[in-house]
Amino acid sequence: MPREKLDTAVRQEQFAEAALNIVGAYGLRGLSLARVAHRVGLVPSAIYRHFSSKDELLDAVLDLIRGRLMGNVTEACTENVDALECLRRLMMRHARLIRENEGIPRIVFSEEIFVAHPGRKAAVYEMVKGYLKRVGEIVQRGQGDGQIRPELDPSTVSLMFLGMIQPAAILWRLSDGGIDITKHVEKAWQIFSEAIRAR
Amino acid sequence: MPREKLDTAVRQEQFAEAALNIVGAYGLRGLSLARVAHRVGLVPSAIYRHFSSKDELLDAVLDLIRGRLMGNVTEACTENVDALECLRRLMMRHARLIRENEGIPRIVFSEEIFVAHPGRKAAVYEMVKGYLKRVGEIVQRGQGDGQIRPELDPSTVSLMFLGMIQPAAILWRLSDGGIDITKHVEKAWQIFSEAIRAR
DNA sequence: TCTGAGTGTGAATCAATAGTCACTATTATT
DNA sequence: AATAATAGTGACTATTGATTCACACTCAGA
Repeated sequence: MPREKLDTAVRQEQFAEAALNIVGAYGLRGLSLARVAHRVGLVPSAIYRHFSSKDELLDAVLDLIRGRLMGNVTEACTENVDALECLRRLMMRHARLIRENEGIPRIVFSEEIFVAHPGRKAAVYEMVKGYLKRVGEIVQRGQGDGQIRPELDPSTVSLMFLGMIQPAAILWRLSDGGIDITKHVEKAWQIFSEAIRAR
Repeated sequence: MPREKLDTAVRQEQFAEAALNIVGAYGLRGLSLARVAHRVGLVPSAIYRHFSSKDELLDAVLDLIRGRLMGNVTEACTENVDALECLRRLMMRHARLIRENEGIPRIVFSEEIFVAHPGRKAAVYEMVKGYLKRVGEIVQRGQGDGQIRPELDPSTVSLMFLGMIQPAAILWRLSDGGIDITKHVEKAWQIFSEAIRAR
């Protein structure tokens, strides 16, 4: 028989994962501890054995998101490929990540979770800045290689990089999967990569 | 002395406007009828004289948003300017609109309001599609004039147009106004307009 | 096998909030 | 001024959801 009592570390991850999925399915409004607990197969009060409050659970969800975002950057850039190819891979990974975890953009963009929580707002800001910084570094590498136009501001380019994916993701969710996010992103990549490629 | 009792039409607009501002300040989570009523200077139950439910109030907020988005397109394209200039103006107006109404992106993106509300989700989808369609028409006009590269898909271009503004707006809100959204948008415009301009 | 720390439960509490209703106040019309 | 229609009020209800707590169970180590 499977263990019925699990370690705090395991439970914390289960709860955080469940919470992220619930936000994806029902929005932050629908994120009740009862639902989270139920999805894990436990009772609401059990959550308090592993988190001291709902806020702490939310912090764990943010950690989960941060890990996945940053993991994507690392994975996209292995197998020493050139900077543009690296950006293209990251774009595809990013699109897939938010396709499979609708909760991520909802949490990062909705801001519900930081009103009256300046610390957490700063944490999310740092997370996004950190991601953009990594993208900017790839751009700089491309500029050093002479592959990307050197006169472009890396931070502008990295924000535009996100802009290639984000509106498509929103439209995709609004349309209940009716539009093809991958197709859009590939077409946008044509225009974007041509715009930043050194000539 | 000012009138103390106002017509339903006036109150409906006041409540919708108040709701939009509250969402901007406190998020959808913080949108309680008590707060809305208080901001208008009335008592919560007074809202039910003008709306039959909170849902109906939300619909009014969506109408407000739709009107402002579409109004921007119209205003940006008066004084018969060429297509690219028209897009640039719209971009600046759009950036200003969401700078001054943080509630707009929060409502359109958060999706809290449509879970279990397929009708409203469809309405928001139509609204966004309608906006993108207008942008796409400007692009087509530019292609007809030979000002914009004819081989580009207008719908891809219009989504990328939104992508120029949206991530910047998010970062701006996350940073509490710490980054200069106008400056970013202008730099992005350099790259974007050059990428779509016919050569 | 015994035991204690850690994990899960269910009932109860407390606060926030949407919505109802009977009543009051204001305004437009006559 | 009288009246009817409409707008506003305050007390109340019902629900939902976070959090607490006393109790019960499980498992690893002695």
